[in-house]
Amino acid sequence: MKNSEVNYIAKLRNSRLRPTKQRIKICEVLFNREKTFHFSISDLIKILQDQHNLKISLATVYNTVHAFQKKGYLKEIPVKSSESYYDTNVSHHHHFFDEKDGRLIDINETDVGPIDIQTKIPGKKIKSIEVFVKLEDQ
Amino acid sequence: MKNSEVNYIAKLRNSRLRPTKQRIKICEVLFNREKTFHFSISDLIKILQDQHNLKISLATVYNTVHAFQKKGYLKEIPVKSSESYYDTNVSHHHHFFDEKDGRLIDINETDVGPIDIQTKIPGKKIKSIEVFVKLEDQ
DNA sequence: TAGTAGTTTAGAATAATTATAAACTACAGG
DNA sequence: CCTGTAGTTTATAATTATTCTAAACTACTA
Repeated sequence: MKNSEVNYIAKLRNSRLRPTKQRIKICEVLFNREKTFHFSISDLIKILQDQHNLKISLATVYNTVHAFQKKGYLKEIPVKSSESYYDTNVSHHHHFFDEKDGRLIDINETDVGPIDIQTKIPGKKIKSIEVFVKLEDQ
Repeated sequence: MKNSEVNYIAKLRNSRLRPTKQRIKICEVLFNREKTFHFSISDLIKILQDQHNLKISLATVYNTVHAFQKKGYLKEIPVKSSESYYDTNVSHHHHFFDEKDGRLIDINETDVGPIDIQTKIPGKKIKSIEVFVKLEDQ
């Protein structure tokens, strides 16, 4: 068993999912990467089917991605598009969004200065701050 | 003709829409307010039907809202929910999002300090920066 | 190794949004 | 003020993302 596979099984177990063939393949596609990966469910299914020759059902992919999201192994990105986008980079970070071609680019948290919010909402505190930067051609 | 109606007709004309009965009603619901208004298409249709006794089709509401959005009289908010949310406050501003009850609250631009983004993308410049602040109970 | 609890699957159900085409209407030009 | 036409409304169908379902299958505990 490859080292990476042990890691995938750990991720699955932590997410309360049994390591099945389909789920391990999903992990390979998502987590066996140098760079972070932005994807929609349909992107993921296409890769699984075309590049990995895996016959997999919609429900399996949705269930697995949602379990990873709940556990924090994937992050949902609030872009307004017809479908949801997810990011394998779950560190606290921000996004560029190039509206022209719908491309998403991560911005490291360290590349964004401190953000000062002066408005206060009674009984509530800030859980997280996300910056969403829209780009246009120079 | 009321003063406000003249204003609505101007908005409609600017959006390349003819001022029809249905569209003027939509304007009344959206723009005759003291405070800004966050809504989904289904919120809007419900108000038109229940509070204004207007029989109106889905397509008309979608078309009109999208034309206003394109022209900048409405702003789409990138929250991840099953449906799109729009804001009648089109000034550059930010949002609190209370995940517990799905409530959106505007943050004035003046209540957010300057934001420093150090990452550069070749050939692109920043079009806008939106800050999205998630809230939790204190 | 067998039982069971969790999983996969195809397909159906749901829900938001977009497309369609026929009936209707605002309005420019006479 | 008419009238023709280009734009609009409408009900309905189509599309698309997502969730649900229930039967067949499988990982894993004991």
